[in-house]
Amino acid sequence: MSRNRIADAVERATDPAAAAHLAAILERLRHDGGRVTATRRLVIDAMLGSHDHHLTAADVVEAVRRDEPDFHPSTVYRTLDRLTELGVVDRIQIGPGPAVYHLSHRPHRHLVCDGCGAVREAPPDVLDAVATRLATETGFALNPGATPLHGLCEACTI
Amino acid sequence: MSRNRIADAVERATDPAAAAHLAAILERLRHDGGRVTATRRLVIDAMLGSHDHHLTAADVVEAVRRDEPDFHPSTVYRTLDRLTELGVVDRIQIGPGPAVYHLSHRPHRHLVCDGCGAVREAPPDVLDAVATRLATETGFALNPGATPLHGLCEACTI
DNA sequence: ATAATTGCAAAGTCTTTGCAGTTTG
DNA sequence: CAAACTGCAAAGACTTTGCAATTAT
Repeated sequence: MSRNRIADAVERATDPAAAAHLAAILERLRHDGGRVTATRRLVIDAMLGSHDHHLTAADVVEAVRRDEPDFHPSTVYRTLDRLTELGVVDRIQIGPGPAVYHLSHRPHRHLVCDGCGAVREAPPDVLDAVATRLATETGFALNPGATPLHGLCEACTI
Repeated sequence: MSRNRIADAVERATDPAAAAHLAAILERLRHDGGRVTATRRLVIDAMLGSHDHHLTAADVVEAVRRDEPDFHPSTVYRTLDRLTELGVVDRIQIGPGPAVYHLSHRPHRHLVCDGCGAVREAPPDVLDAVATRLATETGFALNPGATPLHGLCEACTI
């Protein structure tokens, strides 16, 4: 894998804020004994640069392959697992079919349209009252970030 | 498939309330142009009789095979799809791994423990306020029944 | 009779795993 | 250098599909 091509790719696709974020994630990874490889930079970069930040493993593979044609699905799963363990990526299962991954830096909830499959974001506090009620009434500790909200988006309701 | 053995099995496993419920489901199925087969009775009966009413397809296969050893996984998927279309069964994806199915007669919400995998029931109204807020603020029509709530049960929080 | 359902086998989708070679710290 | 990571191939888990034989209405 050519170093220059990777470096170029990361340069090209990364705006300043995202670059700072990428640096923070890599630091966390290194601190945990992980290695910072060109491939991992590309994976994180794909997630930082994606339009909606909610990508399937296949989406990531496709994005990374634009720069690194030999990039393999098994690597994406291993990398995303690692990043999920570190807490910098969240994995959610929005239904049958592939899981979606997103960076966890900006807290938000997920609205999943079961009509068209779209995933939108909701304010981070929508489930706060529910969490409180469940905790007191049933002892269940709700994890709002792991709870995608299912329903129909405005377009699919009509 | 022996008629007598099936009839016996249904008799044996079905209490009066469940029997009434089974009858209602079968009537709905017939009304929709479906056929009432011994196999389908056993599938519904397995769901009526299960301890927590939250079964994976494999659970149903296992239960039905006690009475009908030739029962096939493909049949369970086709049957559960049909019943889900009819609205008498709900399918929820609680994470990676198999979907769980349950009869939809008694409305309730699901608490999924991401620690031990247990699925508990919650009061049907826990998400009502969230639904109202999302509808007015974002136009998103929440479907509470399709929204399993993730977190940790009391035992796994300790 | 005829349309629906079933068993079976095969394939499809998504994900994980084992291993040998390569790269990072 | 040692430990971590990668590509690759193979397998694993869950679900769907095509088809000929059977069954319900």
